[in-house]
Amino acid sequence: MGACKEQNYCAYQNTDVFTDETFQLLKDIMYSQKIEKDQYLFLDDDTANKLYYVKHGQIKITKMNEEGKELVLYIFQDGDLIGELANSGEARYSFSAKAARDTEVGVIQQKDLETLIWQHGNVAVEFMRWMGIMHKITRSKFRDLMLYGKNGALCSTLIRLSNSYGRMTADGIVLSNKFTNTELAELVGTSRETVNRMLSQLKKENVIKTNKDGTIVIADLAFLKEACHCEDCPKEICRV
Amino acid sequence: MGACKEQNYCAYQNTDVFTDETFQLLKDIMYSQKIEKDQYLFLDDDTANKLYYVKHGQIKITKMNEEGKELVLYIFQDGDLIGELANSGEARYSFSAKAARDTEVGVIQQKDLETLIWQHGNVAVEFMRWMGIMHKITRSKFRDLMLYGKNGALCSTLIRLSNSYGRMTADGIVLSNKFTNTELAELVGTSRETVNRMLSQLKKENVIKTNKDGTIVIADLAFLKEACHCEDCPKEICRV
DNA sequence: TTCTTGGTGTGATTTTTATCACACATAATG
DNA sequence: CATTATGTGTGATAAAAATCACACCAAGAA
Repeated sequence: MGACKEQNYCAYQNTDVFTDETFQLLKDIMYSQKIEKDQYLFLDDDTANKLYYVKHGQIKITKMNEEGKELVLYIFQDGDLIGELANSGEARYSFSAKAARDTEVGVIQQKDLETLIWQHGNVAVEFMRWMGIMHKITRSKFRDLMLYGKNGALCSTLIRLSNSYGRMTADGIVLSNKFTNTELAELVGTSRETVNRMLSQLKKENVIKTNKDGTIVIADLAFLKEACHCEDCPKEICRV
Repeated sequence: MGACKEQNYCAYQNTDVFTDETFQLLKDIMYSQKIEKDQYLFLDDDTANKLYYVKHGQIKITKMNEEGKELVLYIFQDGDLIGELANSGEARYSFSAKAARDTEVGVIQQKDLETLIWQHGNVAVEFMRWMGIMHKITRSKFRDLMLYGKNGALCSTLIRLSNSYGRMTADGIVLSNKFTNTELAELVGTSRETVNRMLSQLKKENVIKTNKDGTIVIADLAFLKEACHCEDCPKEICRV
């Protein structure tokens, strides 16, 4: 796993923790499922007895509040594994998973995985690593979104996006994916207008710019890091 | 483990996921360490190669921001296990752990635990359960602190405190522990004054009251649940 | 082409939250 | 006892963020 570990700005897959052997075992027990853009892979409160491996596409893990606002907790993409090792037979998802574009996933039954874990000690250990990383991602976002206001939250989100979608160019780091202000707002936990105003300000200060096609270019990463008091977490943690 | 699972308002210990056999194995590899109130068990950025079992006392996991404000992520107490299964040899803590009162912990060396995990398949599985629960706690707090403003954040924190410290009485749920407004503010991610004003309001609406000794009594749990759109998570998750 | 849709950019206003300032408790200490 | 701490309660004000309103733009559909 991990074809491009040495390269700058190459998105980490959270399955990079698995050895090729383990990953092959996982592949053997997964079956394929296609899911169209804007469809839900699972819903908040559904029975949680599967894990999903994203073959290609994009899945957003979201929490809807009562007023209809969405908070996007993670964006998973090619090579990522989604789900939890449920603590008992009757676990439920506490979030929803929505395809942000046409996606193909490999479905892994909880039970099949459990068998694998019992049979292969190293699979268990690798899964513990994976779980540890996923938890670190959550905690680091928690910190970023709570500690330095909405501006710090936006700046940290831009840094995370640069790790997940960035490509180094002469201009700076180009985010290969387009994000609307609304989408950014859902990642940051703020309103569309606030994101727009903060982005305008960042443009004015030459921290970022936008290409004609609407993609964002980060010209001054250091400024963003300063704004959220970045702790330079490894890229497997600092992601959306 | 889990002497009082059926009882109302009896704090869950996060080690309740372990079987007695596993727990005995853990006890066999831990050694004791005493730590005085206000001392740190570990600091942000220290090498993370140990886990800690709280024998008795109280440990707060905190994140300090640059302006000196503290965010309290968890409060661990008797029977709780603290730490992470590090993903490699060179992990570091991303938070600090401070004794909120005189505390005795059992120290578990990462390496000893790893040996245990390799030798006993069920230890691995139980640790995965434990990790899963810890992650769920983090995610549910994330939701609570982000989604319904500072008032929702305070109300959810009061509910969590009721699960961790509550005792049922005729008056309502008494929190057996005293918390200053500042301590609550650190749990909620707001200022001392804002907590004070929100608590005053809740008192006026007869949702809570305070005893002479300063402890809080929750008279109207339903009101608090409404304020944060509580999803009635199990008590092992809904804790501070 | 025109119309619709989804997105951007920005003023004006309101609401929420933080900050400052200080009076007043109460407990701990010499 | 007086004297420090530490904590509470609240007004006044400032700052941050959300909300409302609307002009404008670009892409795609009719």
